[in-house]
Amino acid sequence: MTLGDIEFPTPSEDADCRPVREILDRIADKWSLYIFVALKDGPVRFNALRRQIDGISQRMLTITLRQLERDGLISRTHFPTIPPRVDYELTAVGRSLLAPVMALMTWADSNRDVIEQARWQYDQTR
Amino acid sequence: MTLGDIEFPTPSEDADCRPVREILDRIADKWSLYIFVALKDGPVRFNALRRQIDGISQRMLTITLRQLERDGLISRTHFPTIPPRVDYELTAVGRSLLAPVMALMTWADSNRDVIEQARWQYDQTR
DNA sequence: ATAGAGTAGTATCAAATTGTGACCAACCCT
DNA sequence: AGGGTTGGTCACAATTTGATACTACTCTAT
Repeated sequence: MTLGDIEFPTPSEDADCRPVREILDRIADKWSLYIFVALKDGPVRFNALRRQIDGISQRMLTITLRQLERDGLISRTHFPTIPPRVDYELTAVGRSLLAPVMALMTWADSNRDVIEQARWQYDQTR
Repeated sequence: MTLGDIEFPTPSEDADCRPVREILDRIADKWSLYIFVALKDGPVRFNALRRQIDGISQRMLTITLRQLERDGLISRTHFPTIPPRVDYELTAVGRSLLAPVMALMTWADSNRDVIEQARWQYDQTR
């Protein structure tokens, strides 16, 4: 068997790609993946997410959470206490996305040396 | 078994996350995933990619291809003919990333109705 | 009593990223 | 000779993201 023969699970061939694009553009943006991973073990509060996801601004965290909520991937629970408390949690649909997302994370983790070296080699030849 | 008990493949718990972030930020940008999918069946020429990936600009295609090449995920082959011909192709490492990427695509494809509906519902309540 | 920190945001403006259209050189076809 | 193809690059405009400050309220420490 050559590498070219490997079969991958594919979406139906002639599917209209636009809706898929709209979904992927949400998942594959700068922050969504990290929010996903941060929520994998259960509900997390807003500022806890902010501390956990290094480098995210309050603004982008709010915006990205709203979009994920709109897509039904996470749920937002507001407790009207003082100080306010807002929990974010993966929905059932969101959890079903966790498997492919974690597969991607795992790939990235186990291939970082290879990529690091490829970058170094590329930069040598300019 | 409750949903909370599902175990996902995880990168080593205390791994330094920065290199993983650098890799994911490349994969999870606006165009890389689509380039990946476009190359899944074999080498494709520059302008063929441009036609296949709807909405990408020549500039972003060039930039993204260079970055993927730097990471060793795709290879670039230049044929000095007239008119010039440049083939882009997944490397072995690139192909190993294809499985998780296609899993993501497949998820997006099979969940688009659910997400479409969630969006509609969210927009109703504003 | 008062200063400081924490809560979950919003508003405003600057900085970075991405898109747009023009341009290139070398050829082929009519 | 004019128009089309190839794979780019360049300058500039539009969009997206980031940084900083601000909100209103409470609890804790000085």
